[in-house]
Amino acid sequence: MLKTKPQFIRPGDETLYPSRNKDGTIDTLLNPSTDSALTIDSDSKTNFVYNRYHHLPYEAQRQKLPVFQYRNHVLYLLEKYQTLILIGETGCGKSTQVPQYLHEIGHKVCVTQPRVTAAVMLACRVAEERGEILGDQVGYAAGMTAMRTPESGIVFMTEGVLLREMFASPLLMQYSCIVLDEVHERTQMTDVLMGLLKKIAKKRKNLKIVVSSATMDAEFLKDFFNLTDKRETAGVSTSVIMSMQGRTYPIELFYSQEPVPDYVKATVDTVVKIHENEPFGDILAFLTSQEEIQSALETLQMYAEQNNDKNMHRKYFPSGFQASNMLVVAMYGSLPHYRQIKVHQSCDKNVRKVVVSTNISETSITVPGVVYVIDCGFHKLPYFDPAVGVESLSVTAISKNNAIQRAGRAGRTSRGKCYRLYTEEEYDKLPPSVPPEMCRSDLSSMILQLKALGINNVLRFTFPTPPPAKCLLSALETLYALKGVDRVGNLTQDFGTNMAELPLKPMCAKMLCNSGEFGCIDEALSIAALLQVDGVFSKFNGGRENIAAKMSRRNNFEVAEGDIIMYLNIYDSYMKIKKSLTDERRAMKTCKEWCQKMYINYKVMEKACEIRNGLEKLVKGKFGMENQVYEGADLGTAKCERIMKCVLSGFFPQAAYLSVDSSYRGIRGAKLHISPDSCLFATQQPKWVMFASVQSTDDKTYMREMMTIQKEWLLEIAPHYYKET
DNA sequence: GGGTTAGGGT
Repeated sequence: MLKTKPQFIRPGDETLYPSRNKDGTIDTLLNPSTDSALTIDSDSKTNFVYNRYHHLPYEAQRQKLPVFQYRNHVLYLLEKYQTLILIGETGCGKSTQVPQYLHEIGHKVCVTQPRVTAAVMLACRVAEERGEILGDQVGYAAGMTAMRTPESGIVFMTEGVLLREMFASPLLMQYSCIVLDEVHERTQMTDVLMGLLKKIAKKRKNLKIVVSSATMDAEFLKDFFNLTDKRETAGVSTSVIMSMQGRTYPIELFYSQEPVPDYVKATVDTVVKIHENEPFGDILAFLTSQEEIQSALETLQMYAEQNNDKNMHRKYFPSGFQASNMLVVAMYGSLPHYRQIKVHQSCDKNVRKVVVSTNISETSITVPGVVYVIDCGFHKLPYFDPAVGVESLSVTAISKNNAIQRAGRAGRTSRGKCYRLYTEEEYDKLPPSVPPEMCRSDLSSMILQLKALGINNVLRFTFPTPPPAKCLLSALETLYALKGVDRVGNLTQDFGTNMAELPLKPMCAKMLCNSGEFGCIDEALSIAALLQVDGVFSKFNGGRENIAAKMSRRNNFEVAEGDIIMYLNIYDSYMKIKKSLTDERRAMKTCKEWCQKMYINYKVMEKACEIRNGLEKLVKGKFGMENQVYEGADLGTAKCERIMKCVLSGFFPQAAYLSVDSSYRGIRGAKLHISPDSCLFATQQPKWVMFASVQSTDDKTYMREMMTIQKEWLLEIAPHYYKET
C-alpha cells in the first residue's frame, strides 16, 4: 500500500514488478564479462590505453529508483497525484505507450516534443499501433503543418505550439492531461512550459501532468511540481516519481588510462583499434565541429581504402577477427539532407559503418545499429553574455548527463561498448549537467511572450532553474528600447502585443511592425523571412565549384548596402521567376533551374516563401497593417533608403562603428569583426554598420547579415537610444 | 586588412 510520504512507491501487487534479483538489481546488469578490456599494443601511435571498464547502469538504477510495470501504475499514480515524473531511457515506451493509457481512460492528451520530426513520427507510430487513421483520434500539430481535429484524443505537438495555444486558452481547458516529453534537454521552451504548467496546475486541480525525462534528476522535478507548502510537515506531495525500464542491452564503459592530448587523433586511432580487434558492429564517434569531423574523416577514409584493398587478399585481421571492409560517413547539421540520410542506409554485409558526428546524434538523429560509441568528452556550447549581447560558441567539456546519453546510443540493438577518450578521474570531475538553456541564452523573445500571457513580473516567475537576474534585466532593457514594454515593464498596446504574436526575435518583429510607416511592408516581410533560414547559398567542399559559386554570388547579388539588401534582391528575383509562369509544375522546374544556375538552395528559398506567407497573413490580415503612401517618385535609391531605415528601426540596438584598429565596436563595447561570409567583407570598411546576428568563436566575434548605415539615421530613428556626441 | 557556422523552434 502507498505510504503517505513515499520516498519510493511500494505497490502491493508483487507481480507487477519485472523480474528482479533478490538484491533488487536488474538481471541483465549482473555477470560483467571479465576479459573484454581493450588493450593497445606497444607500437600504437598514441599512447592510449583503456584500463577500466564497468557497466553503465540503467538510469533508474543510477538514481536509485524502483522499476515498475507500467499501465496500472501510471493510471494508479495519476489518480492519486497531480503530477507524475516519469524517468526512463528513450525506447521504453514513455512517449508512445503512456499517452495511450491515458487516452483509454478518457483523457484528452497533449504530448509535447522539442522537435517537429519527433512529434510527427510519434503521431504516425501511435496511430499505426492503434490501427487508426492519422489525424483522427491521434493527431499532431508541429510548425506550420497540422493533422488533427478538435476531437483528437492524443495530439503530439512541438512545445512552441502548446505555448501558442495558451494565448487562446490560458488554462488549456481543451486538454485534461499534458505530457511534457524529453524534459532532460531543458530547452528554453521546456523550462517556460514547466513554469506555466505549474501555474495552471494550481488553478486546475483536475489537470494531470506527466513530465518525462531520460536522465534529469527526478527529485528536482518532483520538488518543482509539488504544490504542497513545504512548511506543512504533514502535507502530502502532489507529485510522484515513477521509472520505466528502457534499454534492454547493457553497455560496457571504457576510460582512457591517461589524459588524451588530441581527441581527433585518438578518435581515429580508436576507430581503427575497434575495427581490427572487436567483433562486427557499427561505430558512432562524437566530435565537436564540422572541421574536426572533416579532418578525422580524411584520415579514416585513407585507412578505409587501404583496409578494403588489403581485404581482397586476406580473410582475417592479425588479431584473428574476420576482416571486414569499412565505410566512413560524416554527420552534422549543415550537411545537405541527402547526405544526412546516408547514416540510415544499411551498407553491404561485412562492411562496418563508421559515423563521425557532432552532438546532433545525441538528441535529434538516431543512428541505427550502433554497437560502439567513441566519446571525445567535448561539445560546442553556446553562451550568451547579457552585458554585451553576444552569443559565443566554444568547445566545452560535456556533462555527466551528456556522457550517459552518448553511451546510451550504443546499446539499442545489442550489447554495446562505449570508449571515453578521457580518464575516469576526469569523468568524475564533470558537472552533472549543463546549465539549462534558459540560463545561458537571450531571453528577450521568451519574456515578451510571457508578458503577452499576462505574466508581468517575470522576475518573480517560478522557473525550474531561475536565470541570472542580469539576463532578465538585459532582456527587459532591449524590449524597452524597442518599445515593446513601457517604463514599468507592461506590454505596450501599439507594439508589444503584435511583436509577441510574431514568430520572430523581437528586433526582427519590431522591424516588421514599423514597416507600414516606412511604406515597405512587402520588402520587410521578405527580409524577415530570409533572416529565418540558413544557407541560402549552396555550399561546396572547396574546389572549382566553390569558386564558381562565389563568383556567381559576387557578380549577381552582392551589393554595397550589405547582406540584408542582397537577400531582398535574391527573394525578389526568385519571386519574379516563380510568378512568371502560371503552370505550377513548370514554375517549379524553372525555379529549380534558376537556383542551380545561381548556386542558390531551392529548398531553402521555398522554406522562406512559406515563412513569408505565414508572416504576411499575420501582418496584413490579423494586424491589418497598411503601407503609408509616399508622394512623388518612389523608386530606386529613395525607396531603398526607406527600406534600410525600416530595417534599422528594429535592429538599431545592434549597430557598430569602425574603430581605429580596423575592427568594429558594438554599442555596448563588444569588439566585432565582419564575418568572412558577409558582402561587406571584401569591400572598403563602412564607418557604421548594423547586423542581424552575431556569434563569437574562440577568439573572434563575427557580425552576420549586415547592412551599412548612416550615423545620422540612428539619431533620426532611435533618438531615445542614441545621443549626439 | 581580415578568413566562418553545436543543435533546436514559434
